[in-house]
Amino acid sequence: MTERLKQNITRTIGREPTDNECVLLSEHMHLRSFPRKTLLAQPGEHCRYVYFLLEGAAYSSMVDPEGEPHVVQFALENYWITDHYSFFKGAPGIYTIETLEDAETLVIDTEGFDRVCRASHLLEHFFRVLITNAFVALQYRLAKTNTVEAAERYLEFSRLHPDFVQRIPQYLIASYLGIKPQSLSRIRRTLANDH
Amino acid sequence: MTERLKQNITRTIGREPTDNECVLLSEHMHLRSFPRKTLLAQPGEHCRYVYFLLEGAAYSSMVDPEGEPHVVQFALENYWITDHYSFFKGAPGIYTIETLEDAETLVIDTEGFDRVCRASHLLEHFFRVLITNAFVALQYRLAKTNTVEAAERYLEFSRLHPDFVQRIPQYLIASYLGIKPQSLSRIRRTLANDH
DNA sequence: CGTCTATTTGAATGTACTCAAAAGCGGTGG
DNA sequence: CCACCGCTTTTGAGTACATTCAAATAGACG
Repeated sequence: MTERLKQNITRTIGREPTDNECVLLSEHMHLRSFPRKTLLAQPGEHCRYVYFLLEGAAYSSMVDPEGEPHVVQFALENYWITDHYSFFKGAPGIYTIETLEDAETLVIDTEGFDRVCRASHLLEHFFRVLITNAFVALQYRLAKTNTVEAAERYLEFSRLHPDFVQRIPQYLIASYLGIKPQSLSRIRRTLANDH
Repeated sequence: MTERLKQNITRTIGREPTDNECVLLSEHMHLRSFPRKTLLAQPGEHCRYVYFLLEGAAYSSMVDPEGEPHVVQFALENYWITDHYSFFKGAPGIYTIETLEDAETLVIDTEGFDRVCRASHLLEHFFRVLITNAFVALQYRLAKTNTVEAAERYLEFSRLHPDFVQRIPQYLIASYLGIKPQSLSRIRRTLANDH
């Protein structure tokens, strides 16, 4: 198993996986590389995979009735990404996932995921903590969306995720923040003017 | 253990807990009743409990810098509610949780929760699925917040949660939808006029 | 170097907000 | 049983932030 993944587990649950668990995971996770701009999931299609990013960048988005995409999540190295709705409900996908850079990933499919969780209490625990952390962060993000203005949301975002700001195009960050690229451009201008 | 909770588990993971697991849970969950308008959690105070509602209603909210509360979650019968941030990170709370009606709950504290999860793989699985479902729903809600207008969000909300509309005051529903009570009132008026 | 995409800028518009106040509703006590 | 009080909902008028539409500029890629 890749060192990156092992570290991800250790950091998340504060405990190292045993050799047995590492073997179990490696048996169900497969190394896959994708070039830039590859679609990893599409609305309407059942998303059978969860991706762990070893290298590169990707994002998931939802397309609104007017055809406008809205960013749900960004993923860089050490991030997990999937269409959670489709993957966990077994329903047709509702999100698009696309690589932003050439990406190297570890992939696990539904069956593998279920088997791993059933076979290892520790790994099920890991995934519980992982999704709990994601839930907490998402709840916070939603609260902020409703509470503070776009300018402040952008400031907090760039404080929290300077790496995202470096590597992700502005119009996707705007979408993530729930505003239009024009608005983000204006916000950045006024922020720059005020130093 | 209460039948309600057992059913909640069975429905969530599609499998009945064994008698052992029921005993384990009952040993760590305690029946507690609260009158209407009781605070179950407060910002700044470590939230040590997760509440499972047997009867009654409650909601969690975040207070913004201007002192305005913003609803994070509603809970009726069979719902779980806590300050996830405080409970899982062990940090001071960021949300307020308040009962809206006299409530009967099953309560579990951090230590109990950790013990139950460590002792029973099935129950850890249950809580993983539970939080995963919550995550999926929250992601969907956030996507909608950024995609569709308030009127449509309200329509979808009342379609999805007619029971909420019945039992929860309008100004809290407005807050949940990310708008002001005045705005929701106007939205309802125009919706009523257009039948 | 040319094309395609992303970002910036301007002007007009709209959705939801603020401020303000009236009306409605529910509970309590005289 | 009614009057009063507090809280919720409704309504009105003016405002603000972000949007839309439109176009120019800048940047990236082949």
